[in-house]
Amino acid sequence: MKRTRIKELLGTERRGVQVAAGGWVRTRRDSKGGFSFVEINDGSCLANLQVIAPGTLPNYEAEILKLHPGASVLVEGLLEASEGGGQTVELKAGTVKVLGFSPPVDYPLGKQKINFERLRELLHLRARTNSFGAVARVRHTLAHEVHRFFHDRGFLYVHTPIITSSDCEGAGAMFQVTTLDPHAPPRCADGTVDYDQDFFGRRTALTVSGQLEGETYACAMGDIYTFGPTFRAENSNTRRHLSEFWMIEPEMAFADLDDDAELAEDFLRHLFKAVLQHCGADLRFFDQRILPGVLARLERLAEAPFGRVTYTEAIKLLEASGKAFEFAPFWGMDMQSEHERYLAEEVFKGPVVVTDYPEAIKAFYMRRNDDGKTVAAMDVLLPEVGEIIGGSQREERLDVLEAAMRESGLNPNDYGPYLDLRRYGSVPHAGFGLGFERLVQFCTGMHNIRDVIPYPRAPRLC
RNA sequence: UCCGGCGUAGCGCAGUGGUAGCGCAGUUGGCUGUUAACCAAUUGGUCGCAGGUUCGAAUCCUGCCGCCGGAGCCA
Repeated sequence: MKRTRIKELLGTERRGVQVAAGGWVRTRRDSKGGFSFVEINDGSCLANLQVIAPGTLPNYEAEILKLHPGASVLVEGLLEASEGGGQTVELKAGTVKVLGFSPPVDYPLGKQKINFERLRELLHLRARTNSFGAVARVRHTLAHEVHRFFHDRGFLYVHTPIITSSDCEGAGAMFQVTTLDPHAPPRCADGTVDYDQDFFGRRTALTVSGQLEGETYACAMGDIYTFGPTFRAENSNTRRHLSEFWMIEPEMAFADLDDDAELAEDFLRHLFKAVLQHCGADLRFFDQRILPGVLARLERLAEAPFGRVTYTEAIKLLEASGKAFEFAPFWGMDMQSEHERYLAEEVFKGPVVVTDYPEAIKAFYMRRNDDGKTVAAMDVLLPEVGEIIGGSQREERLDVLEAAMRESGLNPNDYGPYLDLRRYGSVPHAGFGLGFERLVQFCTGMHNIRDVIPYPRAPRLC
């Protein structure tokens, strides 16, 4: 008999039908009425299925009474209305096949409380907990909706390379990729490592951004996006950073900064609505057990129009606030998270897009504004989390871009393909980057980013 | 990388110079259409590692390792 997922069993109105379910035991409670309650979970939803295992089962004494959390079972029986109060349906077992026992002395995920720090040492088992099961389902839903959003708008999904030889203007320290022997690399005459003899014939590393490659496809296909792993070798140890994370980077040709901000706004609202629609039970769990208020926050932001303000106006608002910031705001500074949160939480009381930052604090490829001081950059700030998206209109004028590169200490000769886009049919274009894990963090209310990716990679953690 | 905190039983924690404790889990028994079940008994510890001070160190000092939080960088 083919098994039915617990999500479907709990959702159906049918009663008295023969079904099969498989899952891992969460708890067992014995009744001296001569039967046991066995709650099983199969990951398809947050809720468990209560199995009634009658004492008349041939393996009741020998096996059922030895079931502990973590054991795997395959149950066939009748789906019936529950006599108890905690659930509407339950499975009255005709057979319970024990696929694998779980010795209670060894199994770390018993019924006792366990914290997230401890679970990070149990990455292979933590998906069996309510919290990480719920995170996995929300993460999946968000990933799926990222693709749906862009596909429905005619954006092309572009797979940019993981291994690269281009250094994206120091978006972060890079992980080197090499097949050379680290103890005895081949040397040039001057003593430096001879990368001509490395696998790719040059020095290579894991990508820190797919943006440059994304731009090349936008300047041929119109509207594109990337969604893939990104690597930063920064020694940053915070609850918001990973060494390996997934980034979403749309890029639009024939688009300016306004188009970019509008896309970012529509994108975030779509994701908030979608996760509310598809992950209701999981979000209620996060609201009750992880971060009270996270559900209402999502509901609010799914409808809220985004505020819009220029950097220059934002600084004036901060200066006029009279608030005692740890760092006093002034024009030209890179805003601190305390400033970003103040703007989103107290001034706009919702998401806000800050545009037109001073060129000195932004990257070389961002388009110079006519005022000679600012660039067409934007950050999307959310209440309580701060920056979630960073983007810009790209500099499409060849001479301006080359000058900006030289000002940043970059050699234009190293960016031939990038400059070719400006030599041959250059077009205004814009895009942004969104860190996927921060999105999952925001939607779930999970405090530490290491708990929203299955296998987190961070300094000294792999 | 900087600042702060923490490291004691399988898990969560108390213990601040004098015989190592509590809760949960586990085990055994009892009870029950139960549901974070409940009641009773019970097993379990080189107090992160290495030095030092002291009659005596989980406790004080030094170093190291690991983890957490905040900051910076960013996404």
